[in-house]
Amino acid sequence: MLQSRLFSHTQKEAPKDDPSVNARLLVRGGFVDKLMAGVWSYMPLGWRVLTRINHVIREEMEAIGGVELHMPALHPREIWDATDRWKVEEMYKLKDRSGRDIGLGWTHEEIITHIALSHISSYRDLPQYVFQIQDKFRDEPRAKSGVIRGREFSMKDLYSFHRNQEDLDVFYEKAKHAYRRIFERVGLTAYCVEASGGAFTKEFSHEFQVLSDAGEDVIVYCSSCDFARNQEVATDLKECPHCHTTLQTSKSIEVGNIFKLGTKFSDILGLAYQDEAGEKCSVVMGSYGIGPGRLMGTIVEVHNDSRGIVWPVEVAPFKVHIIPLSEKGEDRARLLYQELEKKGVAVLLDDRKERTAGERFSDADLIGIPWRVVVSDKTLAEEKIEVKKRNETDATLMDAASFLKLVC
RNA sequence: CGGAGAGUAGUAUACCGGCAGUACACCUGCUUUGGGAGCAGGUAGACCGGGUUCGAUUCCCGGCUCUCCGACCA
Repeated sequence: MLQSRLFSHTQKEAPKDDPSVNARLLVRGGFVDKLMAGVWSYMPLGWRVLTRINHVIREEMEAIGGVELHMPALHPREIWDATDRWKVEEMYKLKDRSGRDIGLGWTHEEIITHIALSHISSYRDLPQYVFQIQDKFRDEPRAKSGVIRGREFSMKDLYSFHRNQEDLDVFYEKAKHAYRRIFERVGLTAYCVEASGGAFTKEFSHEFQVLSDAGEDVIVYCSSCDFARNQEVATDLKECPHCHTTLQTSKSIEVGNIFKLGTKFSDILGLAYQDEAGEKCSVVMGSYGIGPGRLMGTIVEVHNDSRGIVWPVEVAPFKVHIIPLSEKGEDRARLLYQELEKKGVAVLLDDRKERTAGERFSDADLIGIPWRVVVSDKTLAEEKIEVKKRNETDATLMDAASFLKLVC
């Protein structure tokens, strides 16, 4: 893509109305734009990142059998009355022109269970795993920390339907591993943390937490094994119950959570199936969430330096950023740009007119694309291009063919 | 929802009870071209409502918005 087509501009100064690291860098780089507290637009650059994150999530959900669907955000009151959750304060409530009560979706257990009523009736229909990536609306008392805690935010929610608890338990472990892979692929070290199971179960649920001062949670975790627990449910726990190492404490960002719903929703809403013997049984459910927008904010919180964002390759908006520094350089840069596009490499060409080298470099550092290629009279004199990785300080001169081999 | 702070141009800021200034960005021209370059010219601004006052962006009151701390957070 041509940088002149990006729509957004970079900013030298961060707006003072949001001091979090992710907001400062994402706004300055032109990735996002704040409309009101907790409500963000994703500009072309930011949307590309979100799309890449969603791609990783889709792959991993599909790898464990998940099938994507899409549910509405506009919900009739009746469906929430059934579970007595219309009273939940986080739900945005409005009336349509006929005076009917409408809620904006802040989660979809009720909706998916309602849908399942007409599609699941036999043991032959089970198990099922469906997910969506969709915007949720929550009337948070206080939005904060840039894109990390919003009032409208994207969420991947997967719901699983099972014959019995054992089947849920097996899938739950699979989902846990899929989550681990997702966070690893997007460049995050996430602890799988034991947390309150809430009203639905006596068991722990699991949250995926990334250590960061920008987080709102506090976890205790073990530095020698993978034990971790939310401080809310870790009262007086001083040493690891597995290996007796002294536990560490840290603030952290909750980037995902999974929990076993059991038969709570199916019992209330009457979701049952008949088994081989014709016996009616409650469907056992699980629910699995990840916030892709929050993930993006968390990646920025973790991967940045004094110059800007340092995107992990898997979620970077582009893989290569080409910067020409002269007219001749621009001609050569365009050729390289075309070669890379032809090979399917996501590439951004700084085609902006009359920019100084310093300005281009600063913007490149801010935007944080993994590979930076400079084409100038200096490099052309040696028939080379200059290649530098965003997370390294030294640049290398090489010929274009070697670079193509490196990134394709 | 409790407590605190802040609202001046696209962004960051200054001053002031009496013509609102600067930097960056943006536009024009010239120069410059390996780390936000220079010169000249230009476009663009006081959150809303009320009060005090000859006069309010400035002082007072109310509202709205944003941020922070707390509460909340399937």
